[in-house]
Amino acid sequence: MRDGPDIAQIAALIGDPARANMLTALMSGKALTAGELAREAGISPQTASSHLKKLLAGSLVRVRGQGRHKYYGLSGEDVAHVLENLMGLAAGRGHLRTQTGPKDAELRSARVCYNHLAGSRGVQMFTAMQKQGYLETTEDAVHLTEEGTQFCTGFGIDLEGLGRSRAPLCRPCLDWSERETHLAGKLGRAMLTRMEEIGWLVRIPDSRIIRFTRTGETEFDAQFSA
Amino acid sequence: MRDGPDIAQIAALIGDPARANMLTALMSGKALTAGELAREAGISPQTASSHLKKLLAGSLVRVRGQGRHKYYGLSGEDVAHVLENLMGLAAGRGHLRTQTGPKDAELRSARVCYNHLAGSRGVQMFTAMQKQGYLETTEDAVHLTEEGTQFCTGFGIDLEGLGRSRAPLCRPCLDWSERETHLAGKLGRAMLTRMEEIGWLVRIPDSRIIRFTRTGETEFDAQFSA
DNA sequence: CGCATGCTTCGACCATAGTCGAAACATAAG
DNA sequence: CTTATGTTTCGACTATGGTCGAAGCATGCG
Repeated sequence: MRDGPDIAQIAALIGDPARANMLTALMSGKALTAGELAREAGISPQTASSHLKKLLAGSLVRVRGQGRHKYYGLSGEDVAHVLENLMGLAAGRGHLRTQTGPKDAELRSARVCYNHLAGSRGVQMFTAMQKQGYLETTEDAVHLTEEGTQFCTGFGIDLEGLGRSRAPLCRPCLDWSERETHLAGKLGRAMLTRMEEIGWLVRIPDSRIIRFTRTGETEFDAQFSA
Repeated sequence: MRDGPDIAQIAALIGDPARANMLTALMSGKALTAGELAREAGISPQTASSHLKKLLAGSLVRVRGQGRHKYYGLSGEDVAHVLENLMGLAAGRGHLRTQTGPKDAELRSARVCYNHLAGSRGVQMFTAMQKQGYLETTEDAVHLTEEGTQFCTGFGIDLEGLGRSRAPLCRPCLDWSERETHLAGKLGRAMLTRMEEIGWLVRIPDSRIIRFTRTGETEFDAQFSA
């Protein structure tokens, strides 16, 4: 057959445990240095270097040198999207639930997915914004309505500034734990950043977990009631 | 970190060239025997057997014994979805376009994606059905409208019979060549089957290519004009 | 019942690639 | 310049796993 593009190459790239751990770590959206990634994956810096070289060659990550550090990040949202999908598959098929610790529950509630809000909180926000007429979904694209624009501006988001780059403003992203859609794209990132700014939530270091503050939780629920 | 489900296991499963070829072959939606899959992948039956065992263990495929044959198929639409996504990534990042032969052009025009219509033709149908008010898209789900129900019935599709199983009637599927949505789900499959029945198109054996007939092309364009 | 066909198991072979120690290179700081 | 830190290259080791030949089951056919 030999049809279509070469799936195996990319899948094999993701298929190594060390590399998978690195990519998962990068799902937070934060760029990490080679050394940090090595620690994340539990391997020596030399080995990490070799893995990162391969990920670069496969265009799954992108790198920016800064001083004597090298900051690695996912090369695009499409990569994050595929990773999230793979997690969904793995969650469904993984016969052996490794461990359903407290960390797991927190992850399912609210976590970072390539710099935007995911988990049940993320889905809650998306459906609420849709119900309130802020978002309009057509085919697989999502658009911000007029009311939505006003809302975001009132929420403290500089839509003008976001409009510059040609990356999509809104993008749907399938949540692996909820199996529903949450908001990705530039707006998704901006919303998370803003909510962090105004003290609704904090990111737990060295993990993808997001923890809402007391007031943040009530205000979030008030704003995005289901 | 050790966050979330084990991506690496599943990705590694897809990451072997032989297995990737098998899975790609199964994307046609037709169940294939172990021997056919071995030939698809260009390996011996023994090797294929070992691979299929692993794919089964990972719940990526499902099997049904029939006489001395064993028919293998993808275990679900979610698997097909991930594979299609991976193809999208590979197509975008694959620096070396293996060969852009005539087969490639036909694949991009119309092909089978887990038993439904994909490629530019598939996208054409989806957008047309949407524009005509047959389909309504909300978040990441797709619903058939009242008009759509009438249309499908008139087209010769037994919606009653489809309604039985609990699999979703309509599902959006991101096309790797067009990077737009086309129609998957039970209705997607029924539409393709119906179009084959009434002679609009034929499937090219041993490939995912779909070829429209003379009349099929004109009638399809008339029905689903962009 | 024998024979053919399709699939699987076992065993052995081999290549690929992940791993780290040692050392080189690059950048920053003192 | 010297020293320290972060990253990469090189080389060698090792293990995992893909591969097939030979043999063993299972099913269908004459």
